[in-house]
Amino acid sequence: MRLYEKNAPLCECEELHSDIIEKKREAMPDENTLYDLSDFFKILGDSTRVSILFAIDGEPMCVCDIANLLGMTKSAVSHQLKILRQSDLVTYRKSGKNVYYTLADDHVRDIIEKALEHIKE
Amino acid sequence: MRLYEKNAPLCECEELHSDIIEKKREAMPDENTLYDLSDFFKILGDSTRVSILFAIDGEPMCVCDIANLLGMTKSAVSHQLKILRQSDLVTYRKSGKNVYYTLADDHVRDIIEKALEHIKE
DNA sequence: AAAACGATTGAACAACCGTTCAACTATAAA
DNA sequence: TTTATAGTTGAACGGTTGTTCAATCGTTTT
Repeated sequence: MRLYEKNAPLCECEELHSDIIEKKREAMPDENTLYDLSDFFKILGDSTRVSILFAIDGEPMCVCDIANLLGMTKSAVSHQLKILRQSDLVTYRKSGKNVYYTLADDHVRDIIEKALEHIKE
Repeated sequence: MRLYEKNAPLCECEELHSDIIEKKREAMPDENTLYDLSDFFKILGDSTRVSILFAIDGEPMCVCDIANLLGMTKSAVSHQLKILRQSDLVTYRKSGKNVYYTLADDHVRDIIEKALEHIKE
């Protein structure tokens, strides 16, 4: 998808506010930034993944325990953990046959906290 | 989907850490909260919608100008604006044939700002 | 070495979602 | 009132995505 390009095909409107559009265009973030941003939110836009993040906050949990806590199969949980791993939102530590996951850093917790405040209004 | 229910079907694992699971279960947020939270992030999990939010930040913009700025059709923009309206993330004001949209409040801006910090690492 | 178990993976299927297209509404101009 | 323009809407299409299922990997235990 092309985002706010200067030579993008114009819509058929006639009364355009070109000055405003130009001002806005300069204020817009880099195109890749917008993709990174929405990709990040996309990760959090799934109740299973958000649940996992809450579950492994603080004390680490192994895949099996997460699956039990959430009432899901290990496979489904593992698939989501892979996505969270690839986004660097979680870290893991192997211990025998188990793999223990926990939050990668506090940034995510902060963002979720802010979003929770927004929701409760 | 059933989320972390007490009598949810267990996975086939044998060595369960029941005490940890119970402790975690009590710390988990309400099930509806998790859905609201992921639904909120789902809204932000689309580059078009995030772009629109950046565009209408500060000075309001009409649908046609947004469409031109983003290089999209009015229809596509309007569809996304409807979703943003339904989520109370934007407000609008009619003026003649135009409809001017802007951010509903500063909460969203804060959350996006925090997410931007997280990404730039 | 073989069996058992926790975890991962890939394919497949269904459900979801964003854009397009065409039709429609509403406001303004002629 | 007729015409033009900004915006909205519903259906449809194609792409994406989450779960299931079966197979596999890695570690531990016997």
